[in-house]
Amino acid sequence: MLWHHVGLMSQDLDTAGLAKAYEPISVEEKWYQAWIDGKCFAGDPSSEKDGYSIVIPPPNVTGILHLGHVLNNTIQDVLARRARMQGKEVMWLPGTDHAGIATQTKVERELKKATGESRRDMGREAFLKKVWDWKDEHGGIIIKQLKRLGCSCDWDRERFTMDEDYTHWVSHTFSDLFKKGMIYRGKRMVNWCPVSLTALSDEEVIMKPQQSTLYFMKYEFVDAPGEYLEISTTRPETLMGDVAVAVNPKDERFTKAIGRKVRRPFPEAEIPVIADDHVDVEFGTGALKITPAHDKADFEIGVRHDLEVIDCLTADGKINCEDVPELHGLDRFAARKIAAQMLEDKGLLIRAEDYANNVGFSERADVPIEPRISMQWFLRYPEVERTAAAVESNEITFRPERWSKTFAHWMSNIQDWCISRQLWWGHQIPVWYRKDKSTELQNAESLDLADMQSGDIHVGTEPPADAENWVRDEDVLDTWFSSWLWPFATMAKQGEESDLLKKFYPTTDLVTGPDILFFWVARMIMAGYSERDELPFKNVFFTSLIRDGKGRKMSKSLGNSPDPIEIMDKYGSDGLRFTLMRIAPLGGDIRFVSKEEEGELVCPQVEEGRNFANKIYNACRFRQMSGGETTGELDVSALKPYHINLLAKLDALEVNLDKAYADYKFNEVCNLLYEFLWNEFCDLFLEAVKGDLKDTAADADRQATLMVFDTVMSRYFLLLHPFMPHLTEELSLRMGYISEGEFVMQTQLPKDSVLAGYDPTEAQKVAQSIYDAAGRLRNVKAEYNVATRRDVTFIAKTSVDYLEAESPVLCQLAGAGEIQIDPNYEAPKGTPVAVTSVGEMYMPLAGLIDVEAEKARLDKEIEKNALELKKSTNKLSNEKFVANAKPEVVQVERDRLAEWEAKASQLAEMRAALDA
RNA sequence: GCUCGGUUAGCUCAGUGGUAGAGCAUUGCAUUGACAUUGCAAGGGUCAGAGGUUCAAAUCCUCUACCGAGCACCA
Repeated sequence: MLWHHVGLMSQDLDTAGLAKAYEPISVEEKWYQAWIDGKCFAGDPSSEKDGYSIVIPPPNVTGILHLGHVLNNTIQDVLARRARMQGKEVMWLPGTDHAGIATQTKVERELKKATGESRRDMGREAFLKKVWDWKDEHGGIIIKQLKRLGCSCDWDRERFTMDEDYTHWVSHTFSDLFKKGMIYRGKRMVNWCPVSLTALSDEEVIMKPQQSTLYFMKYEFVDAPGEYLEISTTRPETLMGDVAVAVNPKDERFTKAIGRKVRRPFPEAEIPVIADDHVDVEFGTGALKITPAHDKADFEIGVRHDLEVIDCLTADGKINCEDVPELHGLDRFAARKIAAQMLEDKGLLIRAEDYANNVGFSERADVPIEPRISMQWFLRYPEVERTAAAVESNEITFRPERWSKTFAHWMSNIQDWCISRQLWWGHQIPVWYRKDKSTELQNAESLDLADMQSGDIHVGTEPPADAENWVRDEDVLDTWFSSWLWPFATMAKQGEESDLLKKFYPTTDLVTGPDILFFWVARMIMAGYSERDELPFKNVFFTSLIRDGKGRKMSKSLGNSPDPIEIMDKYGSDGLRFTLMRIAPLGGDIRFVSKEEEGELVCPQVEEGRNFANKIYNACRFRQMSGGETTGELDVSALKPYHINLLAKLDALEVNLDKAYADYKFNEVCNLLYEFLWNEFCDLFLEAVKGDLKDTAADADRQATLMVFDTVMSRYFLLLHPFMPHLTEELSLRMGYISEGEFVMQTQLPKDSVLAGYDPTEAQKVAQSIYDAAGRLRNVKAEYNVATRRDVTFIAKTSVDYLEAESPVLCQLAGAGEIQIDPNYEAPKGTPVAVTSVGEMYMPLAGLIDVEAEKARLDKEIEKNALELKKSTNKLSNEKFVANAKPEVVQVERDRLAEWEAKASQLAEMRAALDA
C-alpha cells in the first residue's frame, strides 16, 4: 500500500512532523472542490444501474442556512451517498423556491428603507425587476452554504420555481385543473392579511392564544323602550356591520325575543333577532351579534337567513364607515377601544371582562388575519381519495409512522384551497379576460369552465393570439401551487418525456419537516397523481424539530438559532453532521445546546463530533508512526485472537448498520459507528496490539497488525463516509486506501464479509475473555486504590491454556506488572480476587492498604452482595419462574446465584482476615 | 373539545417482558511515544403517580397529573 503523511498543515507538530489534531477546514474545502471537479455528483439518466433519487425540499431563494436545513440536508446526503456506494445511480436534485410572500415582503421592506417607495409607487414591472435583481444578488447564499455542508447534489440541474420551464408547468397544471372543473373563481370568505394585503390559505393562518377583552353590552328592543337584549362580543369595532342578533331557538330565555327588532346604536338601525342553532347557549349572554362581513360563522348564518353583508373595514384593516366619523379611518385595534367607549357613553356597555381566546395570525406578517369576503380563485383538491389511500396502505410510507394518522385526519376534513394571492412576485394566474367584458367578468359572482367555453375568458399556458384584446388576471398563485409540482416539474419541460423522468421518477425518498406535511407533502401526492398519474415518492422521512438548550423552538426573533457556518468553521462540517445525526432520534425532537463563552460559540454536543474526527485521525497517525507499507495478503489463519475478534466485530457492524439503515435509524447507525471505532478499535484492539508496533516487535507481528489495521480502517471509512465525507476521503488517500484521483464516495461497499467462511468463535472467546479479565483486574486495582501502579503482580489460579501466551497483553491492558500462573495457588485468607473468565486472579496485598478503610468498604460490599444473593435466591425458589421462563433465562439466573455465593464467601474470608 | 407524542441519573437521551444503560456534567487518579479534542475508575435512579395483567413490568392494559404538537373552536 502507498503511504503518505497525515496532515501537514498544523503549527503544532510532533516529532514525526505530523499535526497532533485534525484540522477540518482546509480539508473540507479541498475535497468538495475535488468532488465537483471529478463530477462525482452527476446523476446519469442513461446509466444501467438502478436509479435512486431525492428532490431537495427547495429552501426559500433568499433564505439563510439554519440548523433545520443542516439536519434535513445531511440526512439526504447520507441517503444519497450510501445509495451511490451500494451501486445505485443517484440523482439528488437541488433548487430553490421563489417563496412569494416571504420574498416580496423582504424586498418591499428593503425598498421602503432605501428609497421610501412602496411597490405601488414603482409599478408592477419595475418592482418585479427589483425582486429579480434581489434574487440574483442574494439567491445563491443558501446554495453556497449547502455546499459548505458537503451536500452531494447534482448542481448542474439546479432548479428554481420561477424558471421558464417550471412556470410553464404551473400554468399548464392550472389550466388542466381548470378544464377538469376543479378550479373556480368566486366571492368567498377568506383569510385576509391586512399587512400583506392578500388572501391566505387556511394553512397559512396560525391560531395563537390571546389575552382579549369580552365586552358585555345591550341593544334596546325597538318595540319596548327600556327593555334590552344583552350581547357579548370581543369585537365592538365591527358593530357597524351588525345586521342581526342571533339566539339559540332552544334557549327559553329568548323565546319571546325572536322575530322582534333591536336597535343597533351606531350607525343607528333596527336589526332583527333571529334564531340559529349555531349559537351556544352557554357562552356569554347567549345572544350573538351577527356581522356577516367580518366573521366566518356569521357569514354562514347570514347566508342561511339571507342577511345583508355590510363591510365596514378597508383592506388594510381600517374602519370604513363614514356614518360613524368617530371611528372612520381608524385602525381596527384603536377603533375597538373607541367603540367600547362610545357604548359606555351611551350607557350600553355593561362590563368588560378579561378573556382568553384564540386569534388567527398571518404566518408571514404575524398580525391577526381578518375574515374578509373577496373574489378569489379556489381549487377543489384532485385525487383526494387516491392520496389518502396511498398513505393508508403504505404505498407511500411515512416515518415516523404516526404522521400518517395526522395526515388522514387532515385529508378527511379537506377544504377547497384558496390559490390566488394579491401579490406580484409569483406565477401570474394564466387567465385572460376579454377586454370589452373585463370589468364585468372580474366582478362576476363566480367564474368557471362554462365561462371559458363561452369564449369570454382564456385559460392556458400562452396568452390568446389576439393578446391586445385581452386583460390578464392580476393575481399570482400561492407559492405552494408551484411547489406541489416540484418532484416532476424539476425533471423535464412540460410535455416532454425526458430521460430524467424515466430514470428517476417517482423519486425514492423525500426528507422534510412535519411542519409542511399539509402545505407540501400532501399536495405533492395529489399533484403527482393528478398530473403524472403516479405517486411522486415512495418514502417520506419526517425530520426532528430542533430546539434550543431550553427546549424552545429555534427562531430568528428569539436569537437562539446559532449560525451553522460558524459551527462548521469551528468544529468542521463533518463534526456537525455526525453530531446532528447522532442525536436525532426517529420521530423525537432534538435539543441542541449552544452557549456563548468568552465571546465564543460553544456547542458541547458538536465537540463530541469534532473529538470523534480527531480520534480517528489520531488512530491513523499512530498507524503511520508505527510502520510503513505492508506486503502480501492477509492470512486470517495466522492472526492473533485480537485481530480476528476485530474482523468479526467489523462484520457484525456491517450487519447491524444494514438493519439500522433499513429502519432509517440514523442515530443508531452513528452510535454503532462511534462505538466500534472508539471502544472496539481504539480502546481494546489498539491497546491489545500495541506491543506489535514497538521497535522491538517481530516483523511478522508488526506486518499482521498493520495489515489488519488497514483492512479494517479502509472498510470502516466506507461505512463512515456518508456521515463524515471529507475526513474519510482525506484519510483514505493519506493512508493509501485509495489513490490520487479516486474517491471514497465512488467506491462500492464490499458485498462479502471480511471473515467470509472463517469461524471466529474460538478466537473471539480468547480475545474477549482477555478483555473481560483486564477490566476486572483494573476494577480490583481501583478498589484497593492501586489503579495507577503498574507493578502489581497477579497470581492466576487457573489452568486455562492460552493465558500464558496472552499474559503480556493482559498486563498491558490491565496495567499489571506481572501475571504468575499457578493452578495450585493457595491464597492467604483475605487476598483480593478477581473472578474472571480465565479463572480466579489474586492480587496479594503488599500490606500497603489502609485496614480501617478497607474494612468499611468490605462491609458495604458484603451488604450489597447479600441483597443480590437474596434477590437471586428468591427468584430461583419461585417454582413458576423456573417452570415458565425460558431455559436460558433460568440458567443465567443460576450462574448469577453461583457468582453471588462465591463472592459472599470470599468477602467473608477477606473481612475475617482483616480482623485478624 | 378531539387526536397524537412525551415523562428513565444533575443535563441530553437510548432502552418491545427477564440484573436499569450511554454521552455530557461532577469527583478521584494517570501522562516522555497516537489522541488532554486522551486514558482508567467512582458517585449518582421509587424508570411521573395510582391501579391492573403476569412467575416476572421502565417495557403490556386502564386511569390521573404535568409537558409538547396537530386539528377544531364560543361570539
